[in-house]
Amino acid sequence: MQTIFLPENKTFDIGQTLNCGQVFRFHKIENGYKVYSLNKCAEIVDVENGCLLCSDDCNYFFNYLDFDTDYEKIQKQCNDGGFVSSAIEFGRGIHILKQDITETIISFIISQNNHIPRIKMIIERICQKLGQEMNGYFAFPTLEKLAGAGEQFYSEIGAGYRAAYLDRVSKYLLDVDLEEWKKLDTSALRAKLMALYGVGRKVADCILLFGFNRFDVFPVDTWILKVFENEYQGFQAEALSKLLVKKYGEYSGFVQQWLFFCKREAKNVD
DNA sequence: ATCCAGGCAGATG
DNA sequence: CATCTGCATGGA
Repeated sequence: MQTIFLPENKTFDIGQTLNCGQVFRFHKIENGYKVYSLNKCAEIVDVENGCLLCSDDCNYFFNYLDFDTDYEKIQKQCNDGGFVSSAIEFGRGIHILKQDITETIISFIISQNNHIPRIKMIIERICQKLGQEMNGYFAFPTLEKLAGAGEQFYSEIGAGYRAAYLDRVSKYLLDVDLEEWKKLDTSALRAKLMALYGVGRKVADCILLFGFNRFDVFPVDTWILKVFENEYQGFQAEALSKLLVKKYGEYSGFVQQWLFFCKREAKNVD
């Protein structure tokens, strides 16, 4: 077990980063959070003048938590003196995580038309039943395990109508070279993702943003629709997403996260 | 109890 | 092209 001290940083807050809807495998502990990614886990605990990162693989989580990006610069570029600025002020500590692509694809297929607590529960059951047992938790399963489980398995753990999606996509991904997909531009990559059974525009955009770290995407869900229901009345999710990408360009993903967090946090206190 | 949740596929105008 | 409907499950 290693420990790294991360000095206080106005543009990083572990609670905000985990609660802005981009990740599902984490839980609160005293003074911080425990977070899981693939077959690794870490504790991030607030201390005086910063926080401690404790893990068997600190390098992995240092990268995962995206400490190399200059968020202060991004936030400055995005200030509009209006509601985006307010959202930035509220969610100043959000980092966009560098998550595993397969884990992101599976997680966001489960996310559709679902409540966040239930999404977490379904993913946790998948890990418990198919993932390797680690020291005190279960790893996210390998693609081979996911593909071998069968539709019936996904039904039994409560995935509902998404069971067929999970079965078919996990089998399909066995023959996909994600390293090749990484080379594609955003719209070509979105087309690849939307060709997956159960992946539409919104889920594809989440995978692009959270898995492939493409920031020229603006996932529009029910919360974002609420944010813009007055400004852009009557827009469908996909049309609104395209409009917002035009407006916010290469910063779309960041703006989306600040607005989502702000809107959702106003109602929910986790 | 009814509505809804980080929507999507398939069918129908 | 746009709009409509069914979908599994459980929390609010």
